[in-house]
Amino acid sequence: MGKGTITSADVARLAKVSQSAVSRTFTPGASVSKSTKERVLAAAEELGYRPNALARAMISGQSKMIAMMFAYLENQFYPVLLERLSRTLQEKGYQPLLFMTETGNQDEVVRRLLDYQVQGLVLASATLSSDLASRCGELGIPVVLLNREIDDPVANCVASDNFAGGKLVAEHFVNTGREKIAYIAGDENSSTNRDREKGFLSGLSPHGLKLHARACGNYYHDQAASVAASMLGASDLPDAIFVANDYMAFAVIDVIRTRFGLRVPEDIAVAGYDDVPEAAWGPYQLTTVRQSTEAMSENAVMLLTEQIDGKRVEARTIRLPAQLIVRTSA
Amino acid sequence: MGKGTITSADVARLAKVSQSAVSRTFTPGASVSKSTKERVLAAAEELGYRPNALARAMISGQSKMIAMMFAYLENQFYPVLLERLSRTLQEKGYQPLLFMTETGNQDEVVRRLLDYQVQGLVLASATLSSDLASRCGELGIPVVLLNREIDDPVANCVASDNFAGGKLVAEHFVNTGREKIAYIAGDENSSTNRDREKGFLSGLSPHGLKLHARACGNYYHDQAASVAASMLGASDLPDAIFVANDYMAFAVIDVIRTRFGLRVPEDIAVAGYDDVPEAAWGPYQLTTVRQSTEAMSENAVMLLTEQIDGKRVEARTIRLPAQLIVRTSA
DNA sequence: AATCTGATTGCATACGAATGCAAATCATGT
DNA sequence: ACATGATTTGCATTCGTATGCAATCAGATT
Repeated sequence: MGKGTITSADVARLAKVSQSAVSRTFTPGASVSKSTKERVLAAAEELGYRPNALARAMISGQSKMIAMMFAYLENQFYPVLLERLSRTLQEKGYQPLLFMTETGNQDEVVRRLLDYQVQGLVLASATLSSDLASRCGELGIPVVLLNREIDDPVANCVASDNFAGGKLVAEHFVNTGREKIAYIAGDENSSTNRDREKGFLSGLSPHGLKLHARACGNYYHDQAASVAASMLGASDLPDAIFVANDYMAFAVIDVIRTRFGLRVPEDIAVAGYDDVPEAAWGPYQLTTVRQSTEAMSENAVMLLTEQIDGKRVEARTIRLPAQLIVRTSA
Repeated sequence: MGKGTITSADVARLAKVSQSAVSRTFTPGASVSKSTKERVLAAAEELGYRPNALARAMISGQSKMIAMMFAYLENQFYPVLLERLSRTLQEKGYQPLLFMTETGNQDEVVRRLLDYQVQGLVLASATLSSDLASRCGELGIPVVLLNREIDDPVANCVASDNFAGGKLVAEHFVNTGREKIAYIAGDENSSTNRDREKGFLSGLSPHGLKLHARACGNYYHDQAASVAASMLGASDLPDAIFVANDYMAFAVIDVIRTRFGLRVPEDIAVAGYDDVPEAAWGPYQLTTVRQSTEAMSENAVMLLTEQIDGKRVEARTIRLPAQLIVRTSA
């Protein structure tokens, strides 16, 4: 590297101790007397020495690196989650590596991730292929799926209680007198969409209600706009729409107002899911279901570290409570 | 690690060659005959071997890791930039490490970053302390400031031509007949704010115009909303506001409409800076200055790799062209 | 003072791959 | 068949740190 790489041997020489002593000084819980520790720390300070994390990782087998895999960051929920997750990892002494995937390059990404000897993997996009998780799990590296559930025995999952969340929305629609209720789905293969929809339907059925209309926006802003436009082009309009996430809900609201000149919530109520910061903004005031990114991150990291530290082998699924945030869009 | 760590020695044994041969097979440009290479690759495939990037980094001094430092991801420009930057780094064979900083922990973050032997550093938030960049530069690791300029001789910079961008906005306001023109600033210590404002003023002055009002929102959504409210509470209202970035501009538009019942652009024109995806959304239709995250990322990575590969030592500043995107908000 | 116990210390080795060097192999020309 | 040069190969060492082991030391006990 740079000309001046300071090694533990340099510090040892200056402090007149062995290299082992230096190493032990920087290894919590190792056997060093107070006096040598002080000498070493003084010498280290003087030379500006810090242990090389890579060498340390090699010998100890503890790279302290965790991979975070995301597919896209345009949906505002993911940046917020990413930020929280990174901070949580850092606080616990881990270093986050970021891997952005595309549908085509997932194999390549997994390979690279293994190259770097990461100690754990957080898969954080509802649309990521799930056998990817299995493969890593089988290779012995702890995996946690964030905001997604699968019943693979090797994968930990952390998600909000999407079923309960969907149900809350349904009940809110019913309680506020809506009757022609529609759903705009996210990716049909995702557990989030499946559970939110199931919960939603289960909240409608006790009142004898069924979906008045249904379409799929695949969790994309543009697709949501386009299917919403089709839905509103029909003769019999819904009076409420539950959209599978906030990001699409914004598109739906825009279409309702701009393309059809209708009012939210007077003509059509709209609810979303996630409670991204933008949901509280002026023109949207979106009623939605809050997922705490903080709780999700904390729990994900906890599951990982428990497995890394060998406290637990079997995978767990944690379902966090969902909270309905009522604003003016519904 | 996991029980089954496959090493180059294992592959060597199976392929009946030396460990060196295995290493050379995976080192582009090394001296290996075609036949041994094939044998090695076959053996590697059979065992599922991949070179340990950490060991490789240690001996070669090439960790192939680049640190990306961000302060916050709520301003939608940063996630987009982060995503592009990560992808560009990956494509060029580098692995991005993400460091989220807070004002308090920047020293700590720099230390950790050095621990991991990163080969370069991208500093990507206008509000990050600039001596941080200097310190890293002095330690011999290439640094590039993204979306920010300083005149430190060790730091590369990549930014859009903020001066030109600000000027474009001013000219657009003037050309559309605005006369009482206000500015809402971002962080006063940031180069982006300084240059955008200078450019803006330089676009006004030839027409005998000066700022009708000015306030500072520090690049925060909430602060922008609150200073906009004060500005609009005055008796003599502006008829156009240039807001230093889109993220704040959204807040300003919301305040104009919701709190004061005024129309955009009829009563007050609003322009932003960045062209984040949300700028194109229905209720905003924000006129703004586009910064190409793609061009910024490409150039940042280019500057870094040039220095890493030793092709260049002195730091450079790249200023990318700014493009005015006219929508309906101004 | 002699012995024992527990805490410190240094030595030597290991982690996994890259690389300078010299030996071995190959291809080529005579 | 032999000499020459060009490749290919393996050996041994290296990167910077952690750690088992044996040696040393300090302190307590009799």
